[in-house]
Parts: sequence; structure tokens; C-alpha cells
Amino acid sequence: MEGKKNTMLNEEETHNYGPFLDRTIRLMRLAVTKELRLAGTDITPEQWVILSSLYNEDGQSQSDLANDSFKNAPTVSRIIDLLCGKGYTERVRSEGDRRRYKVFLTPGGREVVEKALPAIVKTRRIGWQGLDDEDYLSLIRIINRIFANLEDYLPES
Amino acid sequence: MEGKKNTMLNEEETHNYGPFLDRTIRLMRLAVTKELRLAGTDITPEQWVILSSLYNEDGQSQSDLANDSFKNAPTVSRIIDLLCGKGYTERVRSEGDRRRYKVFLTPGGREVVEKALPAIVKTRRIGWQGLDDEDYLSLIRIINRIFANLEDYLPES
DNA sequence: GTAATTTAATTGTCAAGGCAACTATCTACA
DNA sequence: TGTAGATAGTTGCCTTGACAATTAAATTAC
Repeated sequence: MEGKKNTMLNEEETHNYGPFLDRTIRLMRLAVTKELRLAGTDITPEQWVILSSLYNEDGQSQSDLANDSFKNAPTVSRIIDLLCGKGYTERVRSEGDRRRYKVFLTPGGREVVEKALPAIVKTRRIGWQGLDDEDYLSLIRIINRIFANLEDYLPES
Repeated sequence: MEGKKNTMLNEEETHNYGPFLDRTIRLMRLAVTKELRLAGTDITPEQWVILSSLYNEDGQSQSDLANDSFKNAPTVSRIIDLLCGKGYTERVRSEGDRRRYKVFLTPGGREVVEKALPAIVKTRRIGWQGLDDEDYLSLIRIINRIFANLEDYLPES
């Protein structure tokens, strides 16, 4: 029994890209985390995503941020909690719609984005070594196709 | 101030594949989660990874499983905890090396793998619609290149 | 043969994300 | 007007994963 191999899964196997995508995304997150720390910032990759979105357009609501970053509402809510705790963002109730917050970068938040950006760009470049623009188009096309396929399928399950 | 746009990040932007990879992997995980539930199983995608590895080779140690699944030791330890709790696996101390466990599938674990497999295959096929073998080779080549680039780089940071 | 190092696994802490339940506010419409 | 339904956000619970520290067993070095 022990050490016995069973080949059923291999025979049935289709394109098993999941684990490769998974480990790559995890290593990317890890690399970005370390570079952000090396750059002297105290933010995580996910916090970076939110901060940079605000840097590009300040005063977005949390649901705007959620759409923009492909995150869900509770996750954004908690990331904003952490960012406000660090003094990088502020919540201001929206005048027109009092359910909404507008989220603003503080001067400190703006600083940390500018400090973090080179680390982000550096990590992207390192990850992309040996790959070209055609690869980029292929990668984006394929993963967005997978995304679209699953998105179209999911609602009716 | 409010709603102001800042273009610095766009100008500096390199290939920003991270968020696209990220949202795709999250949707894949979600789709698999739902299919596994629909198939009448009570396992998660990560638990599936461990169970299917054991199905292919029973009696692996936790560090074997960690290598195989690209997970780290604490994560595997906790997943095995959950799987043992559900009665799908059992830990047996290794005779030769008493630090190690050998992890075995129970009959129930074997059943749940066989029940889950069609759901996994189905989800892979749905995600892969409209893509071909050449795309598969491109995807694997590109993401493994990114992985290798970052892995080579990381140690010296 | 004992000491120092390495390895396997566990535990605690934290961040992130998914789900469900909840509050508060806004919109539709009858 | 008032009530039903939709929307914005929060909170609790759970799983995964990263990191650091710890225990116990094995290996290496002296």
C-alpha cells in the first residue's frame, strides 16, 4: 500500500495550469513584499494596489476601489482600516450619498506611494526578464480569456 | 483636490500583469470551490491539491507534500489537520525517521477524490475554452519564466 | 561519543479573501 | 407618503499563506 502510485489522475489530466499560476502569483507577492520593505515602506502588495489607485484618482469610494482592484467589499474595507491606522488614508463621508465614503490619501500616503513605486517597477522588470511584448500580449490574452470563461460560466451554478 | 487624476504611475508603468494574474487565480479558485460543493464534496481547492497528490502517491511525508504542491510547511500541516478532522487522511509516524509522518488517504479520502475529480476536470475545461495547446505552452513558459526570474533574484535581497 | 547543526513538524501572529448577516441610506413605485 | 428593494459599508467566521519561534529527532563534526 505504502508508496503505491495511482495513475488515474494523470490519465484524466487536462491542462493543469492552476498550480503553476498559483505558485507564480505567490512568489510575485513575496518579491514585492520584500522590495517594499527594502525600500523602507511598511505596506503590503495589496495595500499598494489600493494606495496607487488612490494616487491615480483620489477620493474614490470603497466600492470604486473594489471594482478597480478586483477585490471584494470586506477586503477593501479592512485594507482601508489598516491604511487609515497607518495614517496613509482618510475616510470622508460623501455629501451626496451618505452611505458612501470618499477615501483620500494623506500627504504621508502620497509620500509612501512615491517611495514604493521604484520597488514595484523594479520587481516587475526582474520578473519580466527574458520576456517581450509579444509574450505580454499572449499572457494577458490567455489569462483574461480564462477569466472571462469562468465569469460567464459562474452565475448559473 | 477631489477626483484629481495623477498620471505619474501610468507614465512609469511597465508590464503590469500582477492584478490580471491575481484576479484570474482568485476566480479559478472560486469556480473550483463551487464545483466541488456542487459535486457534493466538502473540500476546498487547496485540500484537493493535497488529496490528489496523496491519491497519486500515498504515504508521502508532509514535506514531500509541501514540495509537490508548492506550499510551505505550516500550511500543509494545517491542511492535513483539517483533512484528518474530516476523516480523509491519517498521520502515521515514519519508522525510519521518527520526525516524519507518512500521510495516508483513508477509504473516505479516496472516495472524495474520485467524487471531486470530474468537478476539477470540468472547471479546467470551462476555463480553457477557446484556448489551444500552443496557448498552454505559452502560458506555462511565461509564468514559469517569471517564477524562475524571481526565484533566482530573491535569495540575495 | 558528545556537541553543533540540520531537518520535520507544530504553533502563534498577522494579512488577505470568501461568505453570510447586519446596519444605514437611498431609490422606486404604488 | 410609505413601503419594498437595492446599494455601501462593516463585522464575524473560516481557510490559506507568510514569518518567526519552538520541539524533537536525525546527521555531521570534532
